[in-house]
Amino acid sequence: MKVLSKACVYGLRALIYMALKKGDSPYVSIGEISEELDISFHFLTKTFQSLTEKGILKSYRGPSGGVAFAQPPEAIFLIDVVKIIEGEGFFDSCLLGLPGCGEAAPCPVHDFWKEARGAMKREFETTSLAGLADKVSRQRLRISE
Amino acid sequence: MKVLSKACVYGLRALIYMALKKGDSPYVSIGEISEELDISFHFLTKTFQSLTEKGILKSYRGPSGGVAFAQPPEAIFLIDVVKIIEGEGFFDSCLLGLPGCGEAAPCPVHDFWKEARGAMKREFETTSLAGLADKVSRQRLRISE
DNA sequence: AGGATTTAAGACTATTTTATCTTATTTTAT
DNA sequence: ATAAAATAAGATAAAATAGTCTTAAATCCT
Repeated sequence: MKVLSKACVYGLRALIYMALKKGDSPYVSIGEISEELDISFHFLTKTFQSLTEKGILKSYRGPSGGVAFAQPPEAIFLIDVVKIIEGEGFFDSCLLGLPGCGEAAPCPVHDFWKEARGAMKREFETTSLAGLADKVSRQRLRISE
Repeated sequence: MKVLSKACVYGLRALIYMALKKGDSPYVSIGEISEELDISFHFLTKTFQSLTEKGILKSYRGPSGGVAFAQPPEAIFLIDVVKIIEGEGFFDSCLLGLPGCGEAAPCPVHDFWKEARGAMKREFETTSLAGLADKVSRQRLRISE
C-alpha cells in the first residue's frame, strides 16, 4: 500500500532531518541532507523548490547557504507538506476511484473510507515537524534506511 | 491519495457487478462486464485470470461461458481480493517508505500508521462481496462512472 | 574581479503502471 | 467437422511517476 509518493516521503524525511538539526545557522544545504539521508540531490532540490515557493522553507544561495524553515517547525504540520507535494485533493479520494464520489453519489465503501481518510487527515493536521523531531530524538528513531 | 491500483479497483467493481447479477446461469462473460462497467476487456481479463488461479473465480469457455464465483460471494471478503491483486504485503507498508519498519525499528509515524492500516485491514476482512452488493442494491449505489 | 559554492529551472532519461493489440487455445452449438 | 464464443498469454504502446543531467543565477570569500 503506497499512500505517499517518493517525492513526499523524501520531503518529509528531509524536513524531519532539518528540524532535528539545531545548529548555529538555520540554513542546511540540500547537498548535506541528500547525502545524509541517501536521497537524490536533484530530486530533493525539486521537491524543496515547491516548499520554498509555498512559504514552508526559505532558501539562500552561495557558500554556507541552503534551506531553512520559513516558519518555526512547531507551526508546520504534516498536512501542510502533504497538500503541497501531493496536491490539494489528497484527502478527497474515492477508494474505488469513482469520480465525484461523495454524499450525493457515494460508492459502496464511501462511509468507511470517509471515516478512515478523515482519521488520517486529523492526524496529519495535528502532527508538527517539531513534534516528530522530538519523538525521533527521544526514542532514537530512524528517518533513513 | 491512491491506495488501490487500477487493476484492483476494476476487479472489485467487476466482482460487485457479478454479485449483483442473479441470473439463471452463474457464468457472466467478461465481455459483458467490461462493456457495462466501461473497463478495458483485456485488462480485466488479465486481472480475472489471477483471481481464477487463486480460486476466487472459476471460468468456463465457449458460447455462453464466462466467469463465476468459485465460492459464494458471502464468503469472499475484500481482503481476499486485495491480497491477490495488490500482493500479500499490502497491509505491512511503512508510511515513510522505510524498509523493515516495525516494532523493532519503527519510523516516526509507525504507531499511528499501524493503527490506521489495521483499521483498514479489519474493515476489509469483514466486508464481503455479498454484503457490498446488498448495500448497492438497497441504496441504489453506483459501481461505475 | 574571479573562483568556489549553492539553489533554481528545465530538459532529458528511465522505470513503473496502465492499457491495448494480436495471436493462440479451449469449449460449445449446430 | 466446423464455426462461433470465450479465455489465455504475451508483445507492444501510452501515460504517469521517478530520477538524472545540464545550465543558469545568486552569493560568499579571497
